[in-house]
Amino acid sequence: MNQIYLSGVIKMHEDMKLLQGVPLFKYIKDTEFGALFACVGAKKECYEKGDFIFFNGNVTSSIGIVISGRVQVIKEDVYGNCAIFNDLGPKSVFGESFVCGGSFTLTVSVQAVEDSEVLFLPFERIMHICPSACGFHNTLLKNMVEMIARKNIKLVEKLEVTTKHSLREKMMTYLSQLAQEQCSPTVTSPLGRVDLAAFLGADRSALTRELNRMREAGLIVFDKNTYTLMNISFS
Amino acid sequence: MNQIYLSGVIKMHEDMKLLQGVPLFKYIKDTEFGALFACVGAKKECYEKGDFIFFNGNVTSSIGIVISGRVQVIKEDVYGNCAIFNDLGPKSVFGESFVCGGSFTLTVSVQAVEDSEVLFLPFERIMHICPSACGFHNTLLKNMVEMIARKNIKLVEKLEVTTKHSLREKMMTYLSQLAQEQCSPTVTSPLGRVDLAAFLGADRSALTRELNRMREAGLIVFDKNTYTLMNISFS
DNA sequence: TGGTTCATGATGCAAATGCAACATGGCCTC
DNA sequence: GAGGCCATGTTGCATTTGCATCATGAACCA
Repeated sequence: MNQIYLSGVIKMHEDMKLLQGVPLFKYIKDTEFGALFACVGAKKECYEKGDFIFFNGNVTSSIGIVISGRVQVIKEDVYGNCAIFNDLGPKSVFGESFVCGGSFTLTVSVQAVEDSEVLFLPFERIMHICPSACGFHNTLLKNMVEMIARKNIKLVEKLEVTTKHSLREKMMTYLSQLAQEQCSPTVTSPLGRVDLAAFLGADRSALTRELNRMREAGLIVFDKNTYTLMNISFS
Repeated sequence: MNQIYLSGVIKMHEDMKLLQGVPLFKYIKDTEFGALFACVGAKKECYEKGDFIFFNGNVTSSIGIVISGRVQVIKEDVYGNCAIFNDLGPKSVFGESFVCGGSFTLTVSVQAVEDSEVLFLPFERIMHICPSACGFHNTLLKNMVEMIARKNIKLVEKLEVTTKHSLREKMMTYLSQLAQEQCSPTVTSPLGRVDLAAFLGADRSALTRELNRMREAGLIVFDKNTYTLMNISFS
């Protein structure tokens, strides 16, 4: 079931509050939201768990904003192996690299891993058409720069994990990053074993095995998806 | 030896033509360059092969632009293993993710792999201080969005390589990407064996061994850093 | 010319890892 | 409650890979 935000007659209701928390809309005033959506238009769509929101090879000129649920940016290769590049919850934005980079053909897929609602914003119009006259135009651009830049740093962090030579190092690097983010040696990963393996670029059973070895070696303790690093201190 | 571009008295000489070819300065008119540099200031520095331009943990509010030479974005871990995240030639920009993302502390290092000249631009002033009044301000922002977005796509491409489960798949994915870029099944990598291994996140000797196996298997032929994919056709 | 440094290639070996197959247990539906 | 689906854990095995080591050859410098 789709819900169209008609130009000029924006119905955002409960979504409004959530959108205000999206970094992309920082400093955009309530009153400007109306003009914004009138300017570019927006469309909300619902997806069921497992649905593909974007598919590798698709063309898009809209960015997606997760309203509720959870989506993953993935890529399947010819052998059916699936790599997870990103795992996104509410208020996250996806697809912006392709729209803003001017290459509208997606090289990845985006899949709902829970029932999800997604708001689509034809951002191409902001990047390439909309006259700078709109008051919020410049603010949006600035926010977009900051957002993509942060995502960039995240991608480099992930690269740091996947370029490690051993599964143990990958896991330790991943956990260290989580520990820094969560400011605690005990961290909870949003990913289960299957997804974690796909995220690290490793075999699931090999991962389980290595986790046990790391526990035996006294490096970590863990239960389900909660891990505690034993070798670092937070003073 | 450093050369300062004094505000209002910009001496760009031969560098001017090169800067015009930098995507970040697309649509910036010759006449605006003067105002641009007066507005933010700029500094050129020279580095010798092996010098560190940025070091992991440094703080910077300037982006770097490679004028000549070649630099690499790397990260060394506690064991001395070095991962190469990016390999940049003239007209490339680096450090922009940290400056634009608002987290000025670098989590990577940047090293000159050849004698190099780098122009530093205090981009923070453009992002966070400079009033939008400057005519080129908005253009710069737009260009920056596009540039970071493209870099983002590149990073995801690299992730696609490093998340593969086997060295053979990594190499095939890497070569396929080069083939697409260069529109030819025969490609030349800018990286030698040592750097290629660091880029793929693998052991150098293991890489050489696997390359030989791939040749024996008829997947590729290669000589030095030029490789030909045997299984794809360009119609 | 001789010596040094460095990238590259080769190889033995132990350890890590992918892969396949099977068991278990939770959760959901009918 | 029965059955099915799916995430997770376990294990054996063959392969891959990292790592250490040595040899070779090119580039560079004294």
